[in-house]
Amino acid sequence: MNNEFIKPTEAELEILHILWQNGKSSVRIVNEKLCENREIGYTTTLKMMQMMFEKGLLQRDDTARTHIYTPAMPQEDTQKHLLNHFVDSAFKGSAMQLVMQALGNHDASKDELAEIKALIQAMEK
Amino acid sequence: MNNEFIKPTEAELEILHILWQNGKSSVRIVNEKLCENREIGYTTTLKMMQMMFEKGLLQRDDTARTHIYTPAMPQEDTQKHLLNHFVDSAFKGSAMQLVMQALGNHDASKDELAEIKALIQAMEK
DNA sequence: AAAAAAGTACGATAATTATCGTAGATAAAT
DNA sequence: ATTTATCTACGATAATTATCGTACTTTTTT
Repeated sequence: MNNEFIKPTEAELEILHILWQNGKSSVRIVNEKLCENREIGYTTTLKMMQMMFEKGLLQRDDTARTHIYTPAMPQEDTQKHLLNHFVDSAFKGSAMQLVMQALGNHDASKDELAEIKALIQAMEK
Repeated sequence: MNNEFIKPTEAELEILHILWQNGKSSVRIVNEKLCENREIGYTTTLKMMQMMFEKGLLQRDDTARTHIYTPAMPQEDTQKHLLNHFVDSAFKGSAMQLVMQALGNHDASKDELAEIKALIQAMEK
């Protein structure tokens, strides 16, 4: 089994977010989205995505000249792994402490609070 | 104002956790704690802590030959900053999505659930 | 058909991180 | 009083990351 989770860097995560949101894309498309936030050269994005492919973070279809990339893992799975890692390193494994910090420091809508309450109710059983 | 938050690396965070838990400590003490988990040379720890001092992550008392280090920032403040950063980079700013992932993937005790419920009730007003 | 644009591949570089060895000073042990 | 242990300071190195330029190949435009 090849079960190893490869932790994307922050720059890689930006690219993953773009791909999760936009679906399969070429380097050019990704680069354009990235450039909405900050200046970044085309070849920089190209190189990043090539490295991500080699690491196994992305898959690609290279039948056409313009290669088309997709995330190798669904967003939720990646976020789950990242979260586990973060809980361990920043909160020493105490997920509930993290939950409370997050609840305390960020605003939540009525709907969100309701959803969380429902989740807690389900957990209590 | 010098308000800039310096994000500790994972290795640095390990050292911070030791200092938060044990209070002011010398390099030797920290190194011994680190060695409980993995092998790490004394001078490695020394160098790390010196760099952390220069970055402003640690303060130190160097009046005696053996310098004594303390975290420059309380644990909660650091965790809060790290959490904000993490929410942005991994969850695109959606803290509530993170909360639900964390609730879903980690077990919670009755007490913890009660505490979270209380917090939510307070937020609803 | 020539020029311009779009694409990939392949280094090269600078910055950061984690790691440790050696040198030199001071304190402790014999 | 020597030897041994404990410290700090100071490079040095290898690995990783982010960034880009250049070269070379196809397509598209003109």
